[in-house]
Amino acid sequence: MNPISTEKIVQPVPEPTVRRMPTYLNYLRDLAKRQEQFITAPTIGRVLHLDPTQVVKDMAFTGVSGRPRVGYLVTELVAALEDFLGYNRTHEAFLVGAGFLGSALIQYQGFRESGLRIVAAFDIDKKKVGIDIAGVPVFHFEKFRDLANRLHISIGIITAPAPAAQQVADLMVGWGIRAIWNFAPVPLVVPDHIIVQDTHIYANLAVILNKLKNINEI
Amino acid sequence: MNPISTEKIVQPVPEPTVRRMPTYLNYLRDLAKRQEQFITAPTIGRVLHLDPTQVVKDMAFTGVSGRPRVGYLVTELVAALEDFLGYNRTHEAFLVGAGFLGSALIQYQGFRESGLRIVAAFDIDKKKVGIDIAGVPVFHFEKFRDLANRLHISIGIITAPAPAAQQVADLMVGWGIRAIWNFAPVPLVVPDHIIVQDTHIYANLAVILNKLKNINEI
DNA sequence: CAGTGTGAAGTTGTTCACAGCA
DNA sequence: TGCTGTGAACAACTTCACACTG
Repeated sequence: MNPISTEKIVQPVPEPTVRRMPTYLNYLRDLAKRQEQFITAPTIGRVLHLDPTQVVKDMAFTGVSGRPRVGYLVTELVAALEDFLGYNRTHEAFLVGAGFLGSALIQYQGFRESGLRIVAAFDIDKKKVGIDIAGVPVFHFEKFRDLANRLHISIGIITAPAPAAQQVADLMVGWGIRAIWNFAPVPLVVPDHIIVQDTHIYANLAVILNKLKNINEI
Repeated sequence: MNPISTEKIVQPVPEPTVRRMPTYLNYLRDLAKRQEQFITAPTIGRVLHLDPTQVVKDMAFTGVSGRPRVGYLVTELVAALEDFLGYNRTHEAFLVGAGFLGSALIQYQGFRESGLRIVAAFDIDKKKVGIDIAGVPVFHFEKFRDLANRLHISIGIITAPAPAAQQVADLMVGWGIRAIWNFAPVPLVVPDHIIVQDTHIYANLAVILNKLKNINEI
């Protein structure tokens, strides 16, 4: 290793760790609200059903270190997690497909406190165009070009029907979006540098039904 | 191993495999609609961005076997996957919390073709009680006891706000529900025999924001 | 040969074991 | 003693290598 380099080696954070971070933050904010000063990894583990060592290792990624016998300072962890998750920056997003799921996402309170701001929604359905959903304007899909061009949006959310999803993704890529949050149940083909996060509600349902079946068979 | 036993040894299907199953089914139904007869694992892999061996191993869990050089029979795979996922049986569910997310889930077309039937919704908000969402009646939460008692529902969906989630879960457990699909961002405490599937929208957002951050830092 | 099927190797994430500390 | 922190053992899943088949 180069001893002259002062760069901190940022080894990638394991994805499961990243996925647990919001849960930690949620719980820790609760503790902060209740004026708790310190929290230990075993306690977090008990509440969130996680192995204590897991919690310790996850916390290490935030850069916060704890005190033996005492635990971690709650406020310090909250701040570190908010920074880690980017909740103190604002991430602007466009949403395409203002159907039930799209509307639900727009109206979802929680996003506001997590730094995600849905700036505008788009749809091809003329009935939806022109209305506001929780203060977010719905434009006709054709406007997407103009607006995406002018504003500099980094996240595109696809809640359009499956057959339209690829087309929407192409447009998003063309207009400089850097990450796509895809709720349509189809795999998207995009250039390598585009981040795609698929969120398939079906996958979770499948897990439930499968477990139910297994229990019935025993 | 006991040679007298005729029971088939059902080794548990890895969860990642279960999660991929709906995606396979989706794609295969598409092929069936387009009258395709055969499909090979490498092709599936190319379309769904999966390793061909992965696909082969996943398909093995459905019980279907393919022909070398030819692939799998599409209709056979579709049927096997529908059976595997329990899409041909009907699973009835109660949903508690008829807010934006709850309404979106109720109105989500896709569930109907996946064997999930949301039979009734419950809310404490008097404004929501009495209305129908896509044909699903919304009752006051107090009715939950009566109805859950009479009908024999196996799945409970929690789309209630976080502070109410545990209380809702307790009620569901008390009235004999066997699996809980939890959308509230809190860990539920339930007896061991209850299946809990947490679906935290935040986790997916966290992954996106984290990847965006990493790219910015490079 | 281009596919299926499967045991072995590799990789990633989790759990264990224990040193260090107050 | 009960915590943090970390290297080692373990488990789960994925990818590789290759025998087998029409």
